[in-house]
Amino acid sequence: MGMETAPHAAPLPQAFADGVFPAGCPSRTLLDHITSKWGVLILIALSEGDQRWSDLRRRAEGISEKMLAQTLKTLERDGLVSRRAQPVIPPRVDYSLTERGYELSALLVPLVAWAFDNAEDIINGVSQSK
Amino acid sequence: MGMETAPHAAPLPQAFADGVFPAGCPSRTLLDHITSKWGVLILIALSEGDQRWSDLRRRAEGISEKMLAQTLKTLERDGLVSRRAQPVIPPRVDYSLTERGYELSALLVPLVAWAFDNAEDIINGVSQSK
DNA sequence: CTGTATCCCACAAGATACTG
DNA sequence: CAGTATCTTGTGGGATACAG
Repeated sequence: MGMETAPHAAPLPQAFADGVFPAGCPSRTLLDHITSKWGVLILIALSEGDQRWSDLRRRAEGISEKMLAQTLKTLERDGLVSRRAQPVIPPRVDYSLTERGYELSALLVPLVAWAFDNAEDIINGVSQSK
Repeated sequence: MGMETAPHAAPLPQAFADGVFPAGCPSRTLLDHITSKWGVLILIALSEGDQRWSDLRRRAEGISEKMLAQTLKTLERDGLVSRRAQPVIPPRVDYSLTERGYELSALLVPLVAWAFDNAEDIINGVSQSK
């Protein structure tokens, strides 16, 4: 009684049982970091293996140095990305996913793949399926 | 030879084979819509079944009317959400996911669940695993 | 109840220059 | 190569008022 739930898959945490996503919930913050303009792209890029700063710059086409630095720092603080600097000249810094970051990327990759598969169709309006 | 790939799962579309995410790629736009501040929350809320405007307002705690309208319109234009207005007074409007939107939500739900499970730990810094 | 229409602004994001 | 430091700007997003 009460809510009739759709015949749907995918269980959400019990915390959302009432269907409300609380404003102050920490997951909002984390989600915002991940889904920031460049967050997803960086995480996905790193899911293919360690990358240097310049690699990431090239792969996330259009990102500015400032945003790359900022995004990496946020993801590092969140324990999703780890940074390994080698004290050589010229400097060499490698970024990689942490355990947690890798776990996350496994969820992100299908999403990006789906977006890619559907994007042209949707954005360029080939055939809006109902 | 060339790239050594990590022993990782998750295949990305061949279009990304060179590892570059092109600036003008339509998937960027779609991804931006989905991962907009309120996009994910609305899609997730709708994954549990049809919702009225006022339901969505309540569930996505903190959303303004402007942003609710804007988010819904974008998602509708992208063919992810459909709107059904009943010509009664007072007005009654139900929103639901399209096929495509439901497909997407199936990928989003695990992500949000993961974020919820890890958020407190990460954001409130209980134990940053390396 | 379900929205529009305005006004406003903080802040995400870009551009450019510079450094160890 | 791998970043910082500044300055600037566009726009995502909020508040409020009003309308069908």
